[in-house]
Amino acid sequence: MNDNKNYVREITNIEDDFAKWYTDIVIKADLADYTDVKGFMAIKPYGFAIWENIKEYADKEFKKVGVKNVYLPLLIPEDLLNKEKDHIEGFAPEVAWVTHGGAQELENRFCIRPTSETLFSNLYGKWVKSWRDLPMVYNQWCSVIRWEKETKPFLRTREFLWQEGHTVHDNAEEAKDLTLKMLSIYRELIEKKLAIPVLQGEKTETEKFAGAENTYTVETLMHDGKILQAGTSHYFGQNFSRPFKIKFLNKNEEEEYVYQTSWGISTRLIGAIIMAHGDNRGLKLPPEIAPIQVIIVPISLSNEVVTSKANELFDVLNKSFRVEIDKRDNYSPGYKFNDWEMKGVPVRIEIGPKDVLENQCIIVERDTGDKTAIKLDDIDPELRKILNNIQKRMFDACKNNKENRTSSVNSLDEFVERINENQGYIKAMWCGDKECEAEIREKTGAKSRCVPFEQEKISDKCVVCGKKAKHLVFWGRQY
RNA sequence: CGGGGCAUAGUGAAACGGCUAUCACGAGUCCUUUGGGAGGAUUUAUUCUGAGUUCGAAUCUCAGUGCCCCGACCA
Repeated sequence: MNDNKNYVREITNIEDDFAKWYTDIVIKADLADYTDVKGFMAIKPYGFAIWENIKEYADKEFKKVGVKNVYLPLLIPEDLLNKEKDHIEGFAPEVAWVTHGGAQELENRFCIRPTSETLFSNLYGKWVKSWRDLPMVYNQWCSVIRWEKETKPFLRTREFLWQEGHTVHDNAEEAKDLTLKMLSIYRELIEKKLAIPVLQGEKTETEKFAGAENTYTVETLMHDGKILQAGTSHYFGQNFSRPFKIKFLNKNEEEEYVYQTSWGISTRLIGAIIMAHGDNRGLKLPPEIAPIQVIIVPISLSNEVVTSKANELFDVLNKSFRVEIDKRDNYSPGYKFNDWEMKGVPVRIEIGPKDVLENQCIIVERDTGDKTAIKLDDIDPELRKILNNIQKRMFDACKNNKENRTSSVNSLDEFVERINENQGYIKAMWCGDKECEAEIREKTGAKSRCVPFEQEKISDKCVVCGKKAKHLVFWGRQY
């Protein structure tokens, strides 16, 4: 698509300053706004509708595998938070505290949940008695607070919306299976709905969640070559059930500690959509998740034949698509075209006096800019086809980007060279040693993203120390 | 948490210690328009907060607060 460089741009050029481009999109596409409190953003209707679509899909998938929704309190007593040592060490620096009730200072302060492992564990300790009670597969949709220093809308805010699933099981096998099952639901959501290919694998010891036995992750590549963790799923073993004394009587009437998992996705996914798909025209939303899939722009609003035809078209499409009609009379069509492109609406339908005579409308696709005249009688099936194609093309474009920005290296020098070219994923062999991992981080600025499920052997030796390599690891600079 | 920078309308800027704080864009209202960013009329500010210096402060001083960039930490 042409860049139309002559127009006065309202958004920063994506190649000039990606960070600025990103915040421009958030504001100009009307997704969210800043508030008076640093790190706390107001999510506006258009942005929230994206979250609602994600939530609706995920919630349905969760329920298919037996997840039940609950709601737990916002506040966690300090002693509860302190029960699991690794966990508190991981979260302590970014916990917000409630210290007063009205004017009175509280004897025991409360933390505002940064995540609810401890609360769930405490309650599971009460609720679980026998093997007959298990498993308990609970989830809550809520917000959490982490007192971050650097913040950026959707990507890192001090309060964010998410879902956190917490489960208890009577055997390790079942818990491990569920951990991976949830990860695969995340993968399907991100690939099929958000149209972003993922890299899935296991986090290294250094990168795993505070208190977890295993942390699994789905990683996504952004337009600028940086990597964003899009979802995680943890297997806890008995790390929480021991300190929290979550015991049950098994079939042999012996006391046993439960096996636990937790897993989550957040409004960060909206940031992923923006940064994976967006371009110089603005946001680009995959049809499956777009709050508005089709925008109808009638040309010449004073023409009654046109407006009544446009209304008719709206009524037809409204039965099977998320569609809106732009009747603003204080903007020219050209302005509206740019406006809806910036908001990432996948398909625009133009209908004007000429089209009415031909019994047709013009369909414009956001990702390619292609314009096609479609007869009004064929509109429903044609539109369905076009939206499916856009969804597929957007996924393929990201997949190509991922493949082009993944490279294998056999030495640290090569690693540094590649990462400085703004490469996305770097594949390199690793011996499993923490020191080697730390050295890569220090020398390249890249962290291990994960040990991918699909292993391949590009060499026998660790890229740092040259000793026998244990795994192929994907590395990259992260958000 | 270290190092640096900035604070004037919704946004971006201008204004020597001195006249009614100026301009562009945006937004609101009204009229005329509408096939790739329309035109006219009109409206739109406790110059971040508090104190000080001065006949007089957006401008100088001090303190506070907020924001941005660079490192360390992080979903």
